[in-house]
Amino acid sequence: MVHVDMDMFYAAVEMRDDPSLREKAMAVGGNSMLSTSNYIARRFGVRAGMPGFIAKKLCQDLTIIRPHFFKYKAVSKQVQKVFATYDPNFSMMSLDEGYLDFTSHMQWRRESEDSERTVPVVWRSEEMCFCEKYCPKYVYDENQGQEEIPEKNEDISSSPDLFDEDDSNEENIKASGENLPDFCENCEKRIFKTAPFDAVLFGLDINEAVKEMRFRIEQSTHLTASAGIAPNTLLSKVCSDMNKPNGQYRVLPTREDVINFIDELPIRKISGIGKVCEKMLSGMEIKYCQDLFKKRGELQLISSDISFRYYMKISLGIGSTFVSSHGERKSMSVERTFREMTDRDEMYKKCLDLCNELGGDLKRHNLVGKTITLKIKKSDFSVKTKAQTIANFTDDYELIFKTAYDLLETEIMNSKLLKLRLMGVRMSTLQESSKITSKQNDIKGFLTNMKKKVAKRSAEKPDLIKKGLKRDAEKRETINIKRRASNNLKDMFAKIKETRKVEADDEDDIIVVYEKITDKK
Amino acid sequence: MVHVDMDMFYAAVEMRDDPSLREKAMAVGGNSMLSTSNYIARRFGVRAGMPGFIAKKLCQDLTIIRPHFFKYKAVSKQVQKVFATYDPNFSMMSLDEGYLDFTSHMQWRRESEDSERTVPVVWRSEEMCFCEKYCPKYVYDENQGQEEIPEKNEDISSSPDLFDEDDSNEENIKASGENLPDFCENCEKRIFKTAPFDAVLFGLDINEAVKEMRFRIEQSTHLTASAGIAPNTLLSKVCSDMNKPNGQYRVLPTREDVINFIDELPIRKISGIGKVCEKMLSGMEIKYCQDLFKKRGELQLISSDISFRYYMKISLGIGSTFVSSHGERKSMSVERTFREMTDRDEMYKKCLDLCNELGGDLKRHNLVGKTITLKIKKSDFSVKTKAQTIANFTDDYELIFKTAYDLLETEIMNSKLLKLRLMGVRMSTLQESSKITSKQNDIKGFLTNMKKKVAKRSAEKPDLIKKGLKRDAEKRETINIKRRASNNLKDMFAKIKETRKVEADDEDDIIVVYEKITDKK
DNA sequence: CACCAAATG
DNA sequence: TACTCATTTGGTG
DNA sequence: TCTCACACC
DNA sequence: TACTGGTGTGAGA
Ligand SMILES: Nc1ncnc2c1ncn2[C@H]1C[C@H](O)[C@@H](COP(=O)(O)OP(=O)(O)OP(=O)(O)O)O1
Ligand SMILES: Nc1ncnc2c1ncn2[C@H]1C[C@H](O)[C@@H](COP(=O)(O)OP(=O)(O)OP(=O)(O)O)O1
Ligand SMILES: [Mg+2]
Ligand SMILES: [Mg+2]
Ligand SMILES: [Mg+2]
Ligand SMILES: [Mg+2]
Repeated sequence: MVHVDMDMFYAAVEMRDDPSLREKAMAVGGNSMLSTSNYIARRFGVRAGMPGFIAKKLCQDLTIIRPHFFKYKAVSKQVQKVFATYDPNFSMMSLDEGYLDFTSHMQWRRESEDSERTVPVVWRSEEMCFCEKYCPKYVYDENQGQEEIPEKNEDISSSPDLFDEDDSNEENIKASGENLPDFCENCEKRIFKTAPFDAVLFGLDINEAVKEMRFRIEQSTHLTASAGIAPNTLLSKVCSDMNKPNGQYRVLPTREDVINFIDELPIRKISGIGKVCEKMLSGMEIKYCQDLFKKRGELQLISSDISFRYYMKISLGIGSTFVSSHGERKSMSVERTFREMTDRDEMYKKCLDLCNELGGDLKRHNLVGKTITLKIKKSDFSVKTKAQTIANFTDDYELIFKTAYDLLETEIMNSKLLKLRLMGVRMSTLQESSKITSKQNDIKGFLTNMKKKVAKRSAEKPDLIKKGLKRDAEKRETINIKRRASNNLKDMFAKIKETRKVEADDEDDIIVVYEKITDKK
Repeated sequence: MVHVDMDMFYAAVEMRDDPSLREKAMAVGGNSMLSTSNYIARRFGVRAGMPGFIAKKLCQDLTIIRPHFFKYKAVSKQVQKVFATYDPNFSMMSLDEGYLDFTSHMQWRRESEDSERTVPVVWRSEEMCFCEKYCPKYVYDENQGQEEIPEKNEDISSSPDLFDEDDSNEENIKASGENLPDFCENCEKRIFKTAPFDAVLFGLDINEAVKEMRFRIEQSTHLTASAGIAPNTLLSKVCSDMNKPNGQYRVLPTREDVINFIDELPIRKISGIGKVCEKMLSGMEIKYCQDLFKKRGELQLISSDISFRYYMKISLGIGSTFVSSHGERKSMSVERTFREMTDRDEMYKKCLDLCNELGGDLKRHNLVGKTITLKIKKSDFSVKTKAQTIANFTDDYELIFKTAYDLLETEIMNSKLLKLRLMGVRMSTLQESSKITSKQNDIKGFLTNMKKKVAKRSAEKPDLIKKGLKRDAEKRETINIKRRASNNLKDMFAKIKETRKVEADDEDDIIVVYEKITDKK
């Protein structure tokens, strides 16, 4: 199982597209909130989820760039194209990361020709030598990496250490057939040790395969990715972070290696263990994954069944061994933060806008839904959601608003003076809109239309066959006798033990049962 | 515990108010459906819940009277007035029946004077003598029994056997101080053997007390009631039917008597065991209450926990020993049957009418609710309900209709040609309307009003104290650590056994747990 | 919570 | 010709 | 079903 | 000045 995650994704894209940013501390987002930062900024403590103005206190020279989502989506598609060549069933977890199952690729790879593992070089990191002496056939194909990015791309960008020491590829050295120096005596940059010099040959094992994939990604996007290779998703996710940026890490599929890796791993590294959970667990002396197993008694006591299983799986390094393709989407939402709002009508207007947006999104995705959730965040940052499931699937903003309005209304009326900082509307219980026949979803039209139509009562008398006085005899006979008799087999078997016991002492002592049953209403 | 139930209630009222009905087979209801019948009609098999036109086949001479609910309600209030003098906490189960706890009354009764157990005679059944010879002081007080019935009452009616042989009251004979004949030699009717002749003296025991109460009811309403006296509600309910009409029955509060009574009692007599349940149980050889206990093994196997307890209580004659005062109402509904309906708009109109009715009912009862249920019965008598819980409590018919409309719409759209015979609307999740502040429940008004108001954004900047860069440190610190740690004690104790076991073999064999946990996603 | 079947008066 | 109406409860998903 | 808190990107 | 927006999930009622 391989997990791939782009390095400082948004930031990397912005740095790629604006070379002046590359040597600066920078972050992507706004003055209020940052989505990510580059590694220079991270040294100052600037992180995703941090307000920009606070980040600037930590890092005076921080440059903040507004995000360009269309670019990230485009890059993501390029990345996915590469993913697909290694595992057509890859599963994207977000724009910048995904899981791949390399097993079938590795089978193919074992039988592959060198040429099939040779990737042409169409773009070179600035750290690599491409003096004519060592790289006579350098070609830059402008279209190759850019076909899906709908914007000018004026330059090339850096990739720090694609071929660092640990990963140095013996196959390539062999393939080169020459004993070249590591660095160019001219430009002092690293020399490609492959032959032909306009391509890189990768080896047979999975490390090589993953390096090859990452190289392809870099060739295509001019951005670097890191990867984790492990026996399951849980571990590979952690691994992809181990050698960030632009690195990879492998946990071998042996119990030895898994245990060594997991035992000392801080629980917080595991995806799903967040701040709160970490704190709770640290309160019971659990800091590393092995602690989860050591304390399994206490854990089982205080945890739900699901959580306990989850903890145990972590402590044993167990995770999914297959990529579960993302099911259908379960919800779609829009929310917005704004300056403090107290005016009711302004709120309703905002609500309407959100419903409008949401309705558009739904239509665009050919989805309809039944459950509308209104979300509000008060000025004190407290959050409330109020949901309502309506009878009919819809993507119509008027219908959505009809419901959201009611929800908002009750919120407004339940508090003296409502001070809002955010409002959101979500649609869930989704279905593809294709099948739905929502005809007339319009009350007002009906109500005015009513008076005319109702008058003309078409007193048609269709095929009313006399069935006379059946009912009790006929109908109730065929009624399903469900009540007070559970068909549930599970229940049945659960009860058998208890029952047998009761059956044993049959009917000798009424009093016992009399009191056992008692009056519990 | 005493259960009192008026005899053939609606029918008795109608017979009282129209003497010509008294010797006829009659029923109350319509050609489509009867609510009850008198005892003459019952001899022909005419029962409540039977269509009138079928009843007429069984009984050619059946007279069907339309019901007069206001009368029944008025009579019920009179009855309740009597009830209250024996148990102020009496609990009405319907217009014509209720439970009373006589314990405190019996305490009082033990110390009471004869005069306190003497009920003046203001109305006399036709079967009693009121010749001047034996009843010189007869007075008919027109107002006494009628104060709450808002309709002319032109006559007096019959009460078959209030003083039949078994119940004949020795106290009265003693109190009379004379040796009177049983019947009047003049009119041949039974003579009141009390002195003074315009009152009846009742004895000290509970049978007498209940007779007294029933006599008071008859004096007040000119209608007779039957009663059951038993150690609990379950039994007294059955008892009140044993000597119907105008009789009473007692099960003594001894285990002997209870067991004798219950053992041979057909289960169907128990309130709660209906047709279907009877059939199901008869399928496993259960016909009498004692069978429930004999077959408790099988019963536990196939029944839910609740049902099983219920059965066991029946088999042992256990019931509530106190009158639980009716909690608040849980739902309110309107439904109507009509000639087959296929026109959509007509359906919507019907729906609107029902919502209107329901809204009125709610307001009249000062109730608001959140859950609207649409009920439809198709021409094939199949029933569907569709419910929706809205965000705001309401009693407004427009708001109710807004929801009911949607529900109806989906039903209409989900079937090619909907043929309806009934529609109903129900409101549940009720609350007293006093507290609710439902101000502006009006979308249309808002929408038109919107454009003006939204423009003027009042950009007030209130007391925004700088709190700077807290959040993660301050806020999240005080978060409740609920997730993945269940506080539920039941859960905890349930798990302790299992846990201890796991704890015992501590951490010697990872594999066992490894496989025990496995991959169950 | 939504839905249905059963039960009662 | 024609098979009610109001309300609660339990079971299931 | 509704609501909340938590988690991740 | 200023603390996101989109999505999923587990628990509890
Ligand atoms: N808290 C957040 N709010 C909004 N967007 C975020 C947030 N965290 C991450 N993102 C966006 C921006 C990131 O570039 C992108 C991918 O996230 P992620 O892979 O976790 O970090 P990253 O790619 O920026 O750095 P890294 O090199 O650590 O992977 O998702
Ligand atoms: N199936 C029904 N549908 C509508 N109304 C009913 C139905 N059953 C009973 N009622 C009404 C009419 C009854 O007079 C009243 C009281 O019911 P109930 O006490 O069971 O019968 P009853 O009082 O008519 O005769 P009884 O003498 O057996 O008590 O409730
Ligand atoms: Mg990343
Ligand atoms: Mg990522
Ligand atoms: Mg009755
Ligand atoms: Mg009754």
